[in-house]
Amino acid sequence: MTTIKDIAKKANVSTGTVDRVIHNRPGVSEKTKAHVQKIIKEHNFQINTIASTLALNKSYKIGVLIPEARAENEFWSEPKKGIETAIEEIKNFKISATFFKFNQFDSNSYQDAFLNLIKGNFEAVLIAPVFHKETAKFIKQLDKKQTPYVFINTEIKGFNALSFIGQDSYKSGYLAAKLMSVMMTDNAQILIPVFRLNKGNYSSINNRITGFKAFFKEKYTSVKIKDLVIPNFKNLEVINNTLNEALKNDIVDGIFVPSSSSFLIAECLENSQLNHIRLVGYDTNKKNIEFLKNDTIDFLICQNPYNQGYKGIKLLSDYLVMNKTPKPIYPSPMTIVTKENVDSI
Amino acid sequence: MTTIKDIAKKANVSTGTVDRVIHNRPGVSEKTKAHVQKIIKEHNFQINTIASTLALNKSYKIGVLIPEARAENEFWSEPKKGIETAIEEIKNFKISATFFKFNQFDSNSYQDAFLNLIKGNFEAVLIAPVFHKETAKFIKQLDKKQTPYVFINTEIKGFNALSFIGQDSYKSGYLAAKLMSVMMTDNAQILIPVFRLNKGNYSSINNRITGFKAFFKEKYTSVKIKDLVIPNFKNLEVINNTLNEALKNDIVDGIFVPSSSSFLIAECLENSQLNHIRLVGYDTNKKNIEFLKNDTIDFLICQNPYNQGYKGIKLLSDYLVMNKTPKPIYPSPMTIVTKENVDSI
DNA sequence: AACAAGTTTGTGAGCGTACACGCAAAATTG
DNA sequence: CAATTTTGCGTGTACGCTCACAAACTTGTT
Repeated sequence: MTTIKDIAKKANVSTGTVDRVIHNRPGVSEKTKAHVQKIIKEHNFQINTIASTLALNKSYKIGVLIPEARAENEFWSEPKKGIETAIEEIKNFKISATFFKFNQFDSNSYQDAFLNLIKGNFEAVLIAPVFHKETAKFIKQLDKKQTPYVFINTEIKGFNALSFIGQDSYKSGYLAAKLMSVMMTDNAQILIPVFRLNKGNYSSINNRITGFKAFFKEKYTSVKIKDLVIPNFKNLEVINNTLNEALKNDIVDGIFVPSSSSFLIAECLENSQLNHIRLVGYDTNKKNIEFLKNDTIDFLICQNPYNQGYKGIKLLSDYLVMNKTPKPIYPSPMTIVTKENVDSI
Repeated sequence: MTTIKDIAKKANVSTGTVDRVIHNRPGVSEKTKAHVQKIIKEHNFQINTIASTLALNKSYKIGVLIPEARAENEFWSEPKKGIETAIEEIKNFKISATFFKFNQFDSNSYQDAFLNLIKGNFEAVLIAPVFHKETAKFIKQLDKKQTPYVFINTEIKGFNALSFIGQDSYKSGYLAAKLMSVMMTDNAQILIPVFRLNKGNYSSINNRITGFKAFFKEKYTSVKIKDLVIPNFKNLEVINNTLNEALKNDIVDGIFVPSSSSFLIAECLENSQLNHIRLVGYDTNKKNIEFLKNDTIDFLICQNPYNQGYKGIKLLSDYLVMNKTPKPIYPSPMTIVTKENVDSI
């Protein structure tokens, strides 16, 4: 292995000078700089990150702003696990993470958490920007401090994020439609129940619906798709009544749930013994998997949330430690989950 | 951060003694050993891998035995890429890989490559044990040398492999059947063409078929499944004729190709304008993707070969550098691939 | 020519760990 | 009880890189 010492000897300079050249530090004449650079190239020298981190003796603190995982929706426990695994892997580089949690249905708690995050003065930041407007409001302060930030899960545009890691919601809706289509026959009827969620999630759920409808408009015009607004998603009875009312009027062959709450619909279908209705939804939370396994849900599309967290941290660590600039977008795979492969995902 | 020095001070011993205790080296009295261990635990001290690797100044050579990627079947280029990425990530730990390639249809080339691998005297080895018998013949020499080895892709049992990384072929066949089933109606006819491959691959292909048939036997007994042996898979005309002959006699609704060569069948279907026949196959090679995108192939099951290579190397590096013993099995996800999600996989 | 000021280059300690070496104290031997 | 061996432990250097500081060399000015 070529070391700085070797390069110094070949170039007839000291290791200090080589170090200055490598890191583009001032105080080197153009002449020797060029000379050293030439020799570095000739020997294909690359710095030993191990020795470098040891010598630097620096520590990096990463701030993480993601929703808290709730009992009824464990989605956000997955990114958290991914983040923790990544941190565990790189803790030798003196990288640590501090979590700032918020309620994903309450924009105020998002703002509070964001402010605390900013106060923390982190070297880098990982954000699930669930709320668009509120993000716009505070993100400037990170820009000002030149703090690099990465977005996961929710894609919002027009910011200086280092990277976005997540799915294209439109495409994932389109995929959901494909899966639904293989189970449908001509003139089938499909229902899309939408819970009244807050605006934050609205955009990606909307995109999924748009993608879903686009597929059928392109390929199977005989299939009819109806929307169904469910006023309250906390109360199973309300869901049950609203759904049954809708199912009374029409013969429904398939239901597409554009959120991670398909288990709520599944439960209603089971109660009304309507399990023959095909069900496609999102995310592999515990309850969804339960209904997937007993054949009430047919397909789930998984966003690989664990990996979003893991990758986000790895990306930032590479950026901080190795100075590697990441790609602007890392699309999360749209993983199709069925009863038969759920255990291997 | 707690360092060896800190521990030494707290324990009133020298860093050398702490080092001896940490690594279980001899020359420490039971009394001081216990004392130091207690303090290590109290402070939750963990060794700094960065500093350790630097001080050790050791280099590790990993031997890799995988099939060469051919133009008509790029499957094995994926694990190779994964391996190369992993090596790139950990090269600072002075870990390097040497490839030994063989023709996956020629057991002699496997044996030659294996012998060269053994000669290489590697610190660890990654193997795609395509040929069972031949593996049994040579693996003992690795056992004798205490060289740790990891298997990827092909699961063969009864060896001392550190880990296996790959799919459960039976389950993946079962999954394929599920996907086929959603596209079938009662009394459908399904064909399973089998190319005359060498014995090495035979076992996993066989398991896929068994899994496939098991699903229908359990769930849809009205569906008929027929096998079709195709004598030569190098000659498209032979395939065409054999297939057309079979399709003449029966009305076939679906074809399950239990190997990565579904593109061959797809091409025949296209030529005979039989694209309405549903097609489920394996692996996302270039040609398969082509036919997936033009709707001739409906579903592919992907083994995530890239990840198998990547994970295999990471595992061995963790084992060598950090002394972490991996799990015996890492099941590769059975990824369902359609036209709509292939670009995000 | 002498000196100040600025520019360029070299030196050496330190990051945390590994391990060879050496020395003292304890244990064994005759 | 002295001579010898064994055991237990401390010291110092090395790994490759960073950075503060010191040293050497330029340049410009009087």
